[in-house]
Amino acid sequence: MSAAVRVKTVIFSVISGKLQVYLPANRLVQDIVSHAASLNKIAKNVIERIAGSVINEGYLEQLYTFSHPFEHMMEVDVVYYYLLSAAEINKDHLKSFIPVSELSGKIAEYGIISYAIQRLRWKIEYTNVVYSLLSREFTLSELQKIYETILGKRLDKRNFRRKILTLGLLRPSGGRKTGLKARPAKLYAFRKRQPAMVKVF
Amino acid sequence: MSAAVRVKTVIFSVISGKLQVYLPANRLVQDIVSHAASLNKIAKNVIERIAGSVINEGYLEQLYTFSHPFEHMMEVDVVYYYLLSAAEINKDHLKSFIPVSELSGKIAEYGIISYAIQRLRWKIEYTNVVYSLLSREFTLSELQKIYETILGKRLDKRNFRRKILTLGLLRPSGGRKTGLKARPAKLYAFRKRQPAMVKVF
DNA sequence: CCAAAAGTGTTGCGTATACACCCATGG
DNA sequence: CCATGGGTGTATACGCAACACTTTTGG
Repeated sequence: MSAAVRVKTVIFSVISGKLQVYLPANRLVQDIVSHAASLNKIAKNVIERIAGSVINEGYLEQLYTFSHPFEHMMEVDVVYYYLLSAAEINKDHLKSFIPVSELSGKIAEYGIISYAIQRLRWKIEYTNVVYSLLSREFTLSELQKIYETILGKRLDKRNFRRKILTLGLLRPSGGRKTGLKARPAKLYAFRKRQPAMVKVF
Repeated sequence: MSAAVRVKTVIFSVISGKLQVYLPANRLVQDIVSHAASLNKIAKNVIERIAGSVINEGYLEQLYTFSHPFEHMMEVDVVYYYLLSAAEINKDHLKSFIPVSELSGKIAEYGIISYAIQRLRWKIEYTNVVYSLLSREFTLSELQKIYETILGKRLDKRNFRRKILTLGLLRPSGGRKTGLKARPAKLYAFRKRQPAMVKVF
Protein backbone atom coordinates (compact mmCIF):
# COMPACT_ATOMS: atom_id res chain seq x y z
CA MET A 1 0.00 0.00 0.00
CA SER A 2 1.28 3.46 -0.79
CA ALA A 3 1.04 6.69 1.11
CA ALA A 4 0.52 10.07 -0.45
CA VAL A 5 2.17 12.79 1.59
CA ARG A 6 1.05 16.38 1.38
CA VAL A 7 2.30 19.53 3.05
CA LYS A 8 -0.35 22.08 4.04
CA THR A 9 0.24 25.49 5.55
CA VAL A 10 -1.93 27.70 7.66
CA ILE A 11 -0.72 31.21 6.93
CA PHE A 12 -1.67 33.77 9.56
CA SER A 13 -1.48 37.50 9.40
CA VAL A 14 -2.94 40.34 11.40
CA ILE A 15 -4.53 42.67 8.88
CA SER A 16 -6.56 45.75 9.84
CA GLY A 17 -6.87 44.64 13.40
CA LYS A 18 -8.04 41.12 12.63
CA LEU A 19 -6.37 37.76 12.71
CA GLN A 20 -6.71 36.35 9.22
CA VAL A 21 -5.85 33.14 7.39
CA TYR A 22 -4.87 32.68 3.78
CA LEU A 23 -7.61 30.58 2.19
CA PRO A 24 -7.75 30.89 -1.59
CA ALA A 25 -10.90 29.08 -2.75
CA ASN A 26 -11.57 28.34 0.91
CA ARG A 27 -8.72 25.85 1.10
CA LEU A 28 -5.37 25.88 2.79
CA VAL A 29 -2.48 26.05 0.41
CA GLN A 30 -0.76 22.74 -0.08
CA ASP A 31 1.74 20.81 -2.08
CA ILE A 32 2.15 17.15 -2.84
CA VAL A 33 5.50 15.76 -1.78
CA SER A 34 6.91 14.86 -5.14
CA HIS A 35 10.52 15.88 -5.06
CA ALA A 36 13.50 15.38 -2.87
CA ALA A 37 13.25 18.18 -0.37
CA SER A 38 12.64 18.21 3.35
CA LEU A 39 9.12 18.88 4.53
CA ASN A 40 10.28 22.18 6.00
CA LYS A 41 11.69 23.20 2.67
CA ILE A 42 8.49 22.28 0.88
CA ALA A 43 6.49 24.33 3.36
CA LYS A 44 8.74 27.31 2.76
CA ASN A 45 8.29 26.96 -0.98
CA VAL A 46 4.55 26.96 -0.60
CA ILE A 47 4.75 30.14 1.43
CA GLU A 48 7.09 31.90 -0.94
CA ARG A 49 4.42 31.68 -3.57
CA ILE A 50 2.28 33.94 -1.41
CA ALA A 51 4.77 36.15 0.33
CA GLY A 52 6.63 36.59 -2.91
CA SER A 53 10.02 36.84 -1.32
CA VAL A 54 12.47 34.78 0.63
CA ILE A 55 11.37 33.91 4.09
CA ASN A 56 13.62 35.37 6.68
CA GLU A 57 11.20 37.33 8.75
CA GLY A 58 8.26 35.03 9.25
CA TYR A 59 7.92 32.26 11.74
CA LEU A 60 7.33 28.71 10.55
CA GLU A 61 6.35 25.81 12.78
CA GLN A 62 5.16 22.31 12.19
CA LEU A 63 1.67 21.99 13.59
CA TYR A 64 0.60 18.38 13.34
CA THR A 65 0.47 15.41 11.01
CA PHE A 66 -2.96 14.10 10.12
CA SER A 67 -3.74 10.84 8.40
CA HIS A 68 -6.67 9.66 6.34
CA PRO A 69 -6.64 5.91 5.87
CA PHE A 70 -8.55 4.63 2.85
CA GLU A 71 -8.96 1.14 1.53
CA HIS A 72 -6.01 1.09 -0.83
CA MET A 73 -4.31 4.35 -0.08
CA MET A 74 -3.18 6.36 2.85
CA GLU A 75 -3.16 10.14 2.86
CA VAL A 76 -0.78 11.89 5.20
CA ASP A 77 -0.99 15.66 5.69
CA VAL A 78 1.91 17.35 7.40
CA VAL A 79 0.54 20.72 8.44
CA TYR A 80 2.60 23.82 9.18
CA TYR A 81 1.62 27.26 10.30
CA TYR A 82 3.32 30.47 9.39
CA LEU A 83 3.25 34.01 10.71
CA LEU A 84 3.43 36.65 8.04
CA SER A 85 3.68 40.36 8.62
CA ALA A 86 0.91 42.22 6.81
CA ALA A 87 3.47 44.45 5.14
CA GLU A 88 4.97 41.52 3.24
CA ILE A 89 1.78 40.35 1.62
CA ASN A 90 1.61 40.61 -2.14
CA LYS A 91 -1.41 42.73 -3.05
CA ASP A 92 -2.92 40.04 -5.31
CA HIS A 93 -3.11 37.67 -2.40
CA LEU A 94 -4.63 40.07 0.09
CA LYS A 95 -8.19 39.28 -0.90
CA SER A 96 -7.69 35.60 -0.10
CA PHE A 97 -7.14 36.34 3.56
CA ILE A 98 -10.23 35.62 5.63
CA PRO A 99 -10.70 36.84 9.21
CA VAL A 100 -10.85 33.86 11.50
CA SER A 101 -13.97 35.33 13.07
CA GLU A 102 -15.75 34.69 9.77
CA LEU A 103 -14.77 31.06 9.42
CA SER A 104 -17.46 28.50 9.90
CA GLY A 105 -17.60 24.76 10.16
CA LYS A 106 -18.34 24.78 6.47
CA ILE A 107 -14.69 25.37 5.68
CA ALA A 108 -13.22 21.91 5.10
CA GLU A 109 -10.14 22.52 7.18
CA TYR A 110 -11.86 24.35 9.99
CA GLY A 111 -10.65 21.89 12.59
CA ILE A 112 -7.05 22.28 11.55
CA ILE A 113 -7.31 26.05 11.59
CA SER A 114 -8.90 26.09 15.03
CA TYR A 115 -6.11 23.98 16.36
CA ALA A 116 -3.54 26.25 14.74
CA ILE A 117 -5.12 29.26 16.45
CA GLN A 118 -4.83 27.55 19.82
CA ARG A 119 -1.20 26.83 19.21
CA LEU A 120 -0.59 30.37 18.00
CA ARG A 121 -2.14 31.79 21.17
CA TRP A 122 0.08 29.68 23.30
CA LYS A 123 3.11 30.56 21.21
CA ILE A 124 2.85 34.30 21.54
CA GLU A 125 2.40 34.04 25.29
CA TYR A 126 5.53 31.96 25.77
CA THR A 127 7.89 33.15 23.06
CA ASN A 128 8.88 36.29 21.22
CA VAL A 129 7.58 35.22 17.81
CA VAL A 130 5.17 38.14 17.53
CA TYR A 131 8.02 39.94 15.91
CA SER A 132 7.14 38.08 12.73
CA LEU A 133 3.75 39.75 12.56
CA LEU A 134 5.09 43.29 12.78
CA SER A 135 7.25 45.40 10.58
CA ARG A 136 10.71 46.16 11.82
CA GLU A 137 9.66 49.29 13.70
CA PHE A 138 6.39 49.71 15.54
CA THR A 139 4.77 51.52 18.42
CA LEU A 140 3.91 49.87 21.70
CA SER A 141 0.23 50.39 20.93
CA GLU A 142 0.62 48.48 17.69
CA LEU A 143 2.30 45.65 19.53
CA GLN A 144 -0.37 45.65 22.18
CA LYS A 145 -3.09 45.51 19.55
CA ILE A 146 -1.52 42.41 17.99
CA TYR A 147 -1.60 40.65 21.33
CA GLU A 148 -5.17 41.74 21.96
CA THR A 149 -6.23 40.53 18.54
CA ILE A 150 -4.70 37.11 18.86
CA LEU A 151 -5.55 36.50 22.48
CA GLY A 152 -9.03 37.86 21.98
CA LYS A 153 -9.04 40.05 25.06
CA ARG A 154 -8.18 43.58 26.07
CA LEU A 155 -5.03 44.33 27.99
CA ASP A 156 -4.27 47.15 30.36
CA LYS A 157 -2.01 49.68 28.68
CA ARG A 158 0.20 50.48 31.66
CA ASN A 159 0.68 46.89 32.73
CA PHE A 160 1.36 45.82 29.17
CA ARG A 161 4.03 48.45 28.64
CA ARG A 162 5.75 47.77 31.91
CA LYS A 163 5.76 44.03 31.23
CA ILE A 164 7.07 44.25 27.70
CA LEU A 165 9.72 46.82 28.49
CA THR A 166 11.08 45.03 31.53
CA LEU A 167 11.47 41.87 29.45
CA GLY A 168 14.13 43.75 27.54
CA LEU A 169 13.22 42.34 24.15
CA LEU A 170 12.75 45.76 22.64
CA ARG A 171 15.04 48.58 21.75
CA PRO A 172 13.79 52.15 21.18
CA SER A 173 14.62 52.82 17.57
CA GLY A 174 14.90 56.55 18.17
CA GLY A 175 12.23 57.45 15.66
CA ARG A 176 8.67 58.50 16.26
CA LYS A 177 5.51 57.71 14.45
CA THR A 178 3.93 60.95 13.48
CA GLY A 179 0.89 62.07 11.52
CA LEU A 180 -1.53 60.39 13.89
CA LYS A 181 -3.65 63.40 14.69
CA ALA A 182 -2.37 62.81 18.21
CA ARG A 183 0.81 62.85 20.20
CA PRO A 184 3.61 61.09 18.22
CA ALA A 185 4.48 57.63 19.48
CA LYS A 186 7.96 56.31 20.11
CA LEU A 187 9.07 53.56 17.77
CA TYR A 188 10.60 50.33 18.98
CA ALA A 189 12.23 47.32 17.34
CA PHE A 190 12.96 43.82 18.56
CA ARG A 191 16.58 43.40 19.59
CA LYS A 192 16.59 39.91 18.12
CA ARG A 193 14.29 38.57 15.46
CA GLN A 194 14.97 34.94 16.23
CA PRO A 195 12.56 32.68 18.06
CA ALA A 196 13.25 32.45 21.77
CA MET A 197 11.38 31.25 24.81
CA VAL A 198 10.09 34.16 26.86
CA LYS A 199 7.17 34.11 29.24
CA VAL A 200 5.27 37.19 28.15
CA PHE A 201 2.01 36.63 30.04
CA MET B 1 8.55 9.88 -6.50
CA SER B 2 7.27 7.85 -3.64
CA ALA B 3 7.35 8.45 0.07
CA ALA B 4 7.83 5.79 2.69
CA VAL B 5 6.04 6.63 5.88
CA ARG B 6 7.08 5.14 9.19
CA VAL B 7 5.70 5.51 12.68
CA LYS B 8 8.22 5.57 15.51
CA THR B 9 7.49 5.70 19.20
CA VAL B 10 9.54 6.91 22.12
CA ILE B 11 8.25 4.90 25.07
CA PHE B 12 9.05 6.44 28.44
CA SER B 13 8.76 4.93 31.84
CA VAL B 14 10.07 5.80 35.29
CA ILE B 15 11.68 2.65 36.61
CA SER B 16 13.56 2.46 39.89
CA GLY B 17 13.79 6.19 40.18
CA LYS B 18 15.08 6.78 36.67
CA LEU B 19 13.52 8.03 33.49
CA GLN B 20 14.02 5.29 30.93
CA VAL B 21 13.30 4.75 27.25
CA TYR B 22 12.47 1.53 25.47
CA LEU B 23 15.32 0.88 23.05
CA PRO B 24 15.59 -2.75 21.95
CA ALA B 25 18.82 -3.08 19.97
CA ASN B 26 19.38 0.61 20.63
CA ARG B 27 16.58 1.63 18.27
CA LEU B 28 13.18 3.12 18.79
CA VAL B 29 10.37 0.77 17.97
CA GLN B 30 8.76 1.49 14.65
CA ASP B 31 6.37 0.29 12.01
CA ILE B 32 6.10 0.91 8.32
CA VAL B 33 2.75 2.33 7.29
CA SER B 34 1.49 -0.50 5.17
CA HIS B 35 -2.13 -0.90 5.99
CA ALA B 36 -5.21 1.24 6.23
CA ALA B 37 -5.09 2.56 9.77
CA SER B 38 -4.63 6.03 11.16
CA LEU B 39 -1.17 6.96 12.35
CA ASN B 40 -2.46 7.10 15.91
CA LYS B 41 -3.79 3.58 15.57
CA ILE B 42 -0.50 2.35 14.20
CA ALA B 43 1.37 3.93 17.09
CA LYS B 44 -0.96 2.23 19.56
CA ASN B 45 -0.36 -1.11 17.87
CA VAL B 46 3.37 -0.67 18.16
CA ILE B 47 3.01 0.04 21.85
CA GLU B 48 0.72 -2.87 22.52
CA ARG B 49 3.49 -5.16 21.47
CA ILE B 50 5.48 -3.95 24.46
CA ALA B 51 2.86 -3.18 27.04
CA GLY B 52 1.11 -6.39 26.18
CA SER B 53 -2.37 -5.11 26.85
CA VAL B 54 -4.83 -2.59 25.54
CA ILE B 55 -3.78 0.97 26.07
CA ASN B 56 -6.15 2.80 28.29
CA GLU B 57 -3.85 4.05 30.96
CA GLY B 58 -0.90 5.45 29.11
CA TYR B 59 -0.58 8.80 27.45
CA LEU B 60 0.14 9.00 23.75
CA GLU B 61 1.12 12.16 21.91
CA GLN B 62 2.42 12.92 18.49
CA LEU B 63 5.87 14.43 18.85
CA TYR B 64 7.04 15.57 15.46
CA THR B 65 7.33 14.49 11.85
CA PHE B 66 10.82 14.23 10.42
CA SER B 67 11.74 13.86 6.79
CA HIS B 68 14.77 12.44 5.03
CA PRO B 69 14.85 13.39 1.37
CA PHE B 70 16.89 11.09 -0.85
CA GLU B 71 17.42 11.17 -4.55
CA HIS B 72 14.56 8.92 -5.57
CA MET B 73 12.78 8.36 -2.32
CA MET B 74 11.48 10.31 0.57
CA GLU B 75 11.37 8.92 4.07
CA VAL B 76 8.87 10.40 6.48
CA ASP B 77 8.97 9.48 10.16
CA VAL B 78 5.97 10.38 12.26
CA VAL B 79 7.22 10.13 15.82
CA TYR B 80 5.04 9.65 18.90
CA TYR B 81 5.90 9.44 22.54
CA TYR B 82 4.15 7.36 25.11
CA LEU B 83 4.09 7.30 28.90
CA LEU B 84 3.92 3.85 30.37
CA SER B 85 3.56 3.05 34.03
CA ALA B 86 6.33 0.74 35.21
CA ALA B 87 3.77 -1.69 36.58
CA GLU B 88 2.44 -2.42 33.10
CA ILE B 89 5.70 -3.45 31.55
CA ASN B 90 6.00 -7.02 30.44
CA LYS B 91 8.97 -8.58 32.20
CA ASP B 92 10.63 -9.67 28.93
CA HIS B 93 10.79 -6.09 27.79
CA LEU B 94 12.17 -4.62 31.00
CA LYS B 95 15.78 -5.14 30.02
CA SER B 96 15.34 -3.07 26.87
CA PHE B 97 14.64 0.06 28.87
CA ILE B 98 17.68 2.31 29.08
CA PRO B 99 17.99 5.20 31.55
CA VAL B 100 18.13 8.44 29.60
CA SER B 101 21.15 9.43 31.66
CA GLU B 102 23.06 6.64 29.94
CA LEU B 103 22.21 7.61 26.40
CA SER B 104 24.94 9.06 24.29
CA GLY B 105 25.18 10.67 20.92
CA LYS B 106 26.06 7.24 19.60
CA ILE B 107 22.41 6.20 19.73
CA ALA B 108 21.06 6.87 16.25
CA GLU B 109 17.90 8.52 17.44
CA TYR B 110 19.47 10.51 20.25
CA GLY B 111 18.23 13.81 18.86
CA ILE B 112 14.66 12.62 18.71
CA ILE B 113 14.80 11.27 22.24
CA SER B 114 16.28 14.50 23.58
CA TYR B 115 13.50 16.45 22.00
CA ALA B 116 10.94 14.04 23.42
CA ILE B 117 12.37 14.57 26.90
CA GLN B 118 12.02 18.32 26.53
CA ARG B 119 8.42 17.94 25.49
CA LEU B 120 7.76 15.51 28.31
CA ARG B 121 9.14 17.98 30.84
CA TRP B 122 6.90 20.69 29.56
CA LYS B 123 3.94 18.36 29.48
CA ILE B 124 4.08 17.30 33.09
CA GLU B 125 4.41 20.89 34.23
CA TYR B 126 1.34 22.03 32.34
CA THR B 127 -0.96 19.02 32.36
CA ASN B 128 -2.00 16.14 34.58
CA VAL B 129 -0.53 13.39 32.41
CA VAL B 130 1.81 12.10 35.13
CA TYR B 131 -1.05 9.87 36.10
CA SER B 132 0.00 7.62 33.25
CA LEU B 133 3.36 6.93 34.89
CA LEU B 134 1.92 5.82 38.22
CA SER B 135 -0.23 2.96 39.31
CA ARG B 136 -3.77 3.78 40.33
CA GLU B 137 -2.86 4.42 43.97
CA PHE B 138 0.33 6.05 45.13
CA THR B 139 1.78 8.14 47.92
CA LEU B 140 2.58 11.82 47.62
CA SER B 141 6.26 11.01 47.97
CA GLU B 142 6.06 8.65 45.02
CA LEU B 143 4.38 11.34 42.98
CA GLN B 144 6.96 13.89 44.03
CA LYS B 145 9.77 11.56 43.06
CA ILE B 146 8.34 11.17 39.56
CA TYR B 147 8.35 14.92 39.13
CA GLU B 148 11.87 15.21 40.49
CA THR B 149 13.08 12.46 38.19
CA ILE B 150 11.63 13.96 35.05
CA LEU B 151 12.39 17.58 35.83
CA GLY B 152 15.84 16.68 37.05
CA LYS B 153 15.69 18.77 40.20
CA ARG B 154 14.68 18.42 43.81
CA LEU B 155 11.44 19.88 45.05
CA ASP B 156 10.49 21.09 48.51
CA LYS B 157 8.21 18.57 50.16
CA ARG B 158 5.88 21.02 51.86
CA ASN B 159 5.49 23.29 48.87
CA PHE B 160 4.95 20.31 46.59
CA ARG B 161 2.23 18.81 48.75
CA ARG B 162 0.41 22.07 49.20
CA LYS B 163 0.52 22.78 45.49
CA ILE B 164 -0.66 19.36 44.37
CA LEU B 165 -3.40 19.10 46.94
CA THR B 166 -4.83 22.56 46.31
CA LEU B 167 -5.04 21.74 42.61
CA GLY B 168 -7.69 19.24 43.55
CA LEU B 169 -6.61 16.59 41.06
CA LEU B 170 -6.18 13.95 43.74
CA ARG B 171 -8.53 12.05 45.96
CA PRO B 172 -7.34 10.26 49.11
CA SER B 173 -8.05 6.62 48.44
CA GLY B 174 -8.45 5.84 52.11
CA GLY B 175 -5.70 3.24 52.17
CA ARG B 176 -2.21 3.51 53.52
CA LYS B 177 1.05 2.19 52.26
CA THR B 178 2.56 0.17 55.02
CA GLY B 179 5.65 -1.98 55.52
CA LEU B 180 8.05 0.87 54.87
CA LYS B 181 10.03 0.59 58.05
CA ALA B 182 8.66 4.05 58.67
CA ARG B 183 5.41 5.84 59.26
CA PRO B 184 2.75 4.56 56.82
CA ALA B 185 1.89 6.97 54.01
CA LYS B 186 -1.60 7.91 52.87
CA LEU B 187 -2.52 6.68 49.42
CA TYR B 188 -4.02 8.93 46.79
CA ALA B 189 -5.50 8.45 43.33
CA PHE B 190 -6.18 10.83 40.47
CA ARG B 191 -9.82 11.86 40.29
CA LYS B 192 -9.67 11.77 36.50
CA ARG B 193 -7.25 9.84 34.39
CA GLN B 194 -7.84 11.85 31.25
CA PRO B 195 -5.42 14.44 29.92
CA ALA B 196 -6.25 17.97 31.02
CA MET B 197 -4.45 21.28 31.06
CA VAL B 198 -3.33 22.16 34.58
CA LYS B 199 -0.51 24.45 35.53
CA VAL B 200 1.34 22.35 38.07
CA PHE B 201 4.52 24.41 38.39
C1' DC C 1 15.35 3.16 71.33
C1' DC C 2 16.93 4.13 66.86
C1' DA C 3 16.54 4.82 61.92
C1' DA C 4 13.57 6.13 58.30
C1' DA C 5 10.21 8.45 55.94
C1' DA C 6 5.59 10.98 56.71
C1' DG C 7 3.50 14.89 57.78
C1' DT C 8 2.72 19.83 58.80
C1' DG C 9 2.75 26.37 58.81
C1' DT C 10 4.60 30.77 58.56
C1' DT C 11 6.97 34.58 56.58
C1' DG C 12 9.11 37.41 53.03
C1' DC C 13 9.37 38.70 48.39
C1' DG C 14 8.34 39.51 43.90
C1' DT C 15 5.00 39.56 40.27
C1' DA C 16 0.25 40.52 38.53
C1' DT C 17 -3.69 43.33 38.70
C1' DA C 18 -6.62 47.21 39.11
C1' DC C 19 -7.10 51.81 38.35
C1' DA C 20 -7.20 57.65 36.25
C1' DC C 21 -5.12 61.50 34.76
C1' DC C 22 -2.04 64.69 32.00
C1' DC C 23 0.49 65.41 27.47
C1' DA C 24 1.52 66.38 22.60
C1' DT C 25 -0.17 66.78 18.23
C1' DG C 26 -3.34 67.52 13.93
C1' DG C 27 -7.11 69.61 12.26
C1' DC D 1 -9.75 74.58 21.25
C1' DC D 2 -11.01 70.04 20.77
C1' DA D 3 -10.52 65.24 19.65
C1' DT D 4 -7.27 61.58 19.47
C1' DG D 5 -4.22 58.50 21.08
C1' DG D 6 0.47 58.59 23.89
C1' DG D 7 2.40 58.23 28.04
C1' DT D 8 2.97 57.58 33.15
C1' DG D 9 2.74 55.54 39.03
C1' DT D 10 0.77 53.44 43.07
C1' DA D 11 -1.59 50.35 46.19
C1' DT D 12 -3.28 45.71 46.83
C1' DA D 13 -3.63 40.81 46.32
C1' DC D 14 -1.71 36.60 45.29
C1' DG D 15 1.35 32.99 44.40
C1' DC D 16 6.12 31.15 45.07
C1' DA D 17 10.18 30.05 47.67
C1' DA D 18 12.65 29.27 51.75
C1' DC D 19 12.84 27.06 55.86
C1' DA D 20 12.82 22.82 60.64
C1' DC D 21 10.63 20.06 63.62
C1' DT D 22 7.31 16.37 65.29
C1' DT D 23 5.04 11.86 64.34
C1' DT D 24 4.58 7.07 63.37
C1' DT D 25 6.19 2.94 62.26
C1' DG D 26 9.59 -1.41 61.66
C1' DG D 27 13.36 -3.62 63.34
